[in-house]
Amino acid sequence: MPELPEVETAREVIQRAGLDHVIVDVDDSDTYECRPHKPGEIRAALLGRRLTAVHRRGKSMWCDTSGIGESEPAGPALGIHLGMSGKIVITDRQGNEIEGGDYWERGRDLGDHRYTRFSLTFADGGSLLLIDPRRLGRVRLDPPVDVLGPDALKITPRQFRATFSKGTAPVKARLLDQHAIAGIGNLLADQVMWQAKINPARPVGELTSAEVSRLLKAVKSSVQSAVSGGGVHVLPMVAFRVRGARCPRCGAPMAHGTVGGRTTWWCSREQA
DNA sequence: TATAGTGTTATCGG
DNA sequence: ACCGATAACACTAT
Repeated sequence: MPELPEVETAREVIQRAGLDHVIVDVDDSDTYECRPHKPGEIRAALLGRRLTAVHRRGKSMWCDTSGIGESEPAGPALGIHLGMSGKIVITDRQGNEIEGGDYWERGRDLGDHRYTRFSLTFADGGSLLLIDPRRLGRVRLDPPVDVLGPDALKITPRQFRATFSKGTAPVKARLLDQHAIAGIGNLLADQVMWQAKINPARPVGELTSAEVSRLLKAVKSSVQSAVSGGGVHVLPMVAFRVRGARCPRCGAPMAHGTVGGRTTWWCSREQA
């Protein structure tokens, strides 16, 4: 389920198969997924336009849209957030998946479109679907992207240091704060802190300079490897978030509890 | 049947 | 005003 790497995969799906088709229908009738818009608002704004580019910052995506005719002004951006369970699927005119599919469902639910909460239909008969069982995803026009912190893949050492140099929040809470750094979710956060050997509950203001450096290095390498691998499930720590697990580095028992409001696993020895 | 959950945000208290 | 903790959101899986 979506953290930055999965969202990047979804972005690539749209980039490969969702751009440049004229939009001939929009189903925006799901009032939860399309909040704060009323049914029909997004539809009216997009009919006759094309998606021309797709961007991502952290876990948020947005598509630029074309004018309706030649030399008409561009339309609003279409923002998409996958929430906890969303995925993007592109189908052909027969409704068969040509992009998306099981890219993080690992073989399950392929072709199961029961939970489609938003869709675009293109002039060629194909469609873009947002499938989201839990309905915590969001689709909206001109989403406020500026409130997000720097993308985790692009954050500079200077920006990172500023974010992790002061405050009393647990390191984990700060890693999850999308205003501070965008894209890290619960699993990536645990992986990052395990790799950097830092206790998740440490107040950020108490981190040494060396620890902040290790943290930054761990963020970059974890996020990059998860993006390359196609999702957070390729991260080593994910497999050790189970009762009775032992640290794959030192063999000590993995501890778990709640930090920053989320279930957290850490090595009882190296991250004491 | 009860509970946890890979995300975000409004609200409350210090 | 800032900072951090918590509940709520809607639904599925275990």
